[in-house]
Amino acid sequence: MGRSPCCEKIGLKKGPWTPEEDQKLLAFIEEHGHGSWRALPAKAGLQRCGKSCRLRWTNYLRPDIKRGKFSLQEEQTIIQLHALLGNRWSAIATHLPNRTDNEIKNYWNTHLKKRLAKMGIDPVTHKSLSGTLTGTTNNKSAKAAASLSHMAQWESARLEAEARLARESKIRTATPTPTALHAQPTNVPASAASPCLDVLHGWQGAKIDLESPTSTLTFTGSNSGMLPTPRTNRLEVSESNSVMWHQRSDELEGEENDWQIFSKHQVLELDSKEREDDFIGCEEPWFSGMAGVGSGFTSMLFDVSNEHDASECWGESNNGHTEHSNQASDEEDKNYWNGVLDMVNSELTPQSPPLV
DNA sequence: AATCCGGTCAACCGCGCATTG
DNA sequence: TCAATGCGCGGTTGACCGGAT
Repeated sequence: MGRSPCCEKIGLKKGPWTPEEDQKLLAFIEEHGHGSWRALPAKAGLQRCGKSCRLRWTNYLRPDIKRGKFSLQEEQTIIQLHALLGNRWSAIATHLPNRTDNEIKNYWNTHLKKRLAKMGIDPVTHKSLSGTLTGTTNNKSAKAAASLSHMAQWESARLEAEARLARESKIRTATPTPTALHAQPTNVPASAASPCLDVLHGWQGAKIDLESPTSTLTFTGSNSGMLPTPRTNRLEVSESNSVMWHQRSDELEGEENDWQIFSKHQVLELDSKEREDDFIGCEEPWFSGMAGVGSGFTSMLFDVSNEHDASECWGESNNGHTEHSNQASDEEDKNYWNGVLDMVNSELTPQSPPLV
């Protein structure tokens, strides 16, 4: 089936937007909302296709867009989330408030990717090209990697839930209900709010049965009906405000098949103050910038995967890649993430401005 | 001063998914 | 059930800019 063009291309303008066009688009959306993108250009008096209008709005004109240099914590978040999610820029963007997926993608391709490659880290796999950081011969590190893999699956499932909630919110927007208090209208970018918080609030009131092939989300609440039988891994949000990650024992060799129970506060990064305290004590400028680092899943990542204080790990001397690689292989409880961050840190000197 | 070259980023393109009729 | 439609995502392009030669 041939795909019909998104709009009649003949006579439509392409290329850079003029200030006049921007003004027209901005004025129209402010007054009417975007509604149907396809119909918008005609209504707004623009000789553009709807797709072009949508892109211009979401990537440039949207009032909540944060422009300018990426902060250190934003960079860290991008690196970590990219390692988990790959090139899922929109998913990554939900963890970086007011940044667009396009901006993040560009920044990754022009800055971070090259920087990681320069440091000897494969920007695709996020593993050291020499393999020393991955600790593949290190059982504990392998377990950490396995945990991360499962958490990535969880994140994928969560993103599916976000998408579903966003769709549901379209319906609920007309008749808001208490359980949809945090559902975002579709014309509000997901990045405009705290995504994890909103999503989990939404989850509390809605039974969501995700059909992820590897992970499922279930909700034990008054609204939950038939719960699916867990096939592999499972995340459960209970009425007692606990989030339980159920990991299959056969996928994590040697681990007990038990529930890892995180308080909802952990998951919702409401414990960020504690992390800030961890970093505030560090005098290294780079680390002080890490106060409050991470967002949403990234935050949980640190809480769960780090077996000791992250600042202790990151605050160690940085004398180059080799030493860090050796450290990573020598210390059993240093996981891959600390290794990556360590190496990033080693690229920085107190004299040089942090990154870029 | 002119040209070259690499970096940056806004914008486009094509595809996939969800929805609709 | 299936084709048509709309939207969003990720990859890519190309214009622009600043520094180097």
